[in-house]
Amino acid sequence: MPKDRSPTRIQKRNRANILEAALEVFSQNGFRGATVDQVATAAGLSKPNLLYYFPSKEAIFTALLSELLDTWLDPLREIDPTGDPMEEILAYVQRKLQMSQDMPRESRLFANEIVQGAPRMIDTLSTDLRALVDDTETVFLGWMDAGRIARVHPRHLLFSIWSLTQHYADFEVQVRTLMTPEDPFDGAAVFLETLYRRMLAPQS
Amino acid sequence: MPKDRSPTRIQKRNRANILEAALEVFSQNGFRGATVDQVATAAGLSKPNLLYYFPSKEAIFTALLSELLDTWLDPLREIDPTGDPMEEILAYVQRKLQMSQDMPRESRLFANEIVQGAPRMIDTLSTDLRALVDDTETVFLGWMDAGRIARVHPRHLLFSIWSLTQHYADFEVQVRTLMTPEDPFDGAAVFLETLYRRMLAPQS
DNA sequence: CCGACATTTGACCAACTGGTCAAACTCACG
DNA sequence: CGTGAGTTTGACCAGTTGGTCAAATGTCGG
Repeated sequence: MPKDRSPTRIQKRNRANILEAALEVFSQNGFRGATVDQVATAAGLSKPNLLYYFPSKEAIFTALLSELLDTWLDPLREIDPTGDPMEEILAYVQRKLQMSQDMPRESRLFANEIVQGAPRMIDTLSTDLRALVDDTETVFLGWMDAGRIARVHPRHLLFSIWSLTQHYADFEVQVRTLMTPEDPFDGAAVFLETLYRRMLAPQS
Repeated sequence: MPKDRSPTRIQKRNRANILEAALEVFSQNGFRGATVDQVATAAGLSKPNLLYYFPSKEAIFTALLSELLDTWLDPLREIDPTGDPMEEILAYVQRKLQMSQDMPRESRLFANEIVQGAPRMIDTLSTDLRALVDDTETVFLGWMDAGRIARVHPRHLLFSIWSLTQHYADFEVQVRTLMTPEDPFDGAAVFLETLYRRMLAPQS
């Protein structure tokens, strides 16, 4: 394992290559389904060489998870409590959908982990994510109290956005199989905008 | 492997035990994450004994998948094209939600498989499921043409139902972590009814 | 209670996998 | 250049895993 001085040129390059390779391999096969050798090969390294940079398979995986989680939650943090409620939510939906399209591997990595009980994420979920969700709930409730969007259960609203947008990445094989030759993402953008406009339109 | 005469009492019992055990184990750990020994133990058998009933791990898994797929798609087949459109769709949503609550292992089994590219289901998806989805699309389009529900993309409508309902099973850990002490399924039933009522209400 | 067939098991194997280690090699820098 | 730290590798190991097999045991109709 490299000393923890300032990383050399080679260290930076290899660490980046490894994490990119790990994303590719882990998102396709899950943690147990992937082998260290696969990651090493995908990163252009030998197995012992890979293990010179990370002490274990587990370490690669957790490093990957924690590096990606921030990026993954960015769209949520971008919601502006002072903006127009409907437009803020619609914009959030589109950002999430765009992420599913551009970063399907990241989406599947998390999906894989959570479906299997999120053994390595449960702590983060119940602290950091929980706090972020609490904040968002407050914002949503404020908007509903002001009558600017319809009153629905704020957490289920948030879950519905995650569910609907990530579905197009996580279940891409199924979606594509059942939609060919049409492109799923084009229709999804329109569909989701309609859905949330109608559900959240202030009730007269 | 037992001869393919009519199965004996013991064969029936053991096959059933094995498939139940396989559902438990595979849905928790995925195909590669599960071991034959785990399945055998969960079924109350020794490993060689298990392999007397199924020729391989792969065979157990595919047997399980094909046995469950029918059950899994039953709620879709129950949609009555001659019924009231809004009520039919709402009832379908509630059936699917109920299945997520009662059969989360089945949901996760499929989720696991599809997230990883559905290598063992792609054929079924592109033939049987495709046909069923085509039929459903026709029914939805008929209802929309008659002006009885709002016009939206019928396939995305179907995907949205799958996505929203199965989310509560597949991502249960996350949902529960972020909702405790509230029970997710109670709120979900209300939320989803509201959502689809508003989205599908005929536009004046 | 016998014989044939069904079921179960312990011992075993080969392939795979995560990880180690000492030796070899490469690179930056004086 | 040369030297010491950083990097890479081949050989190796122990544990796990899917699967086999012959022998032992159980079951059931006659």
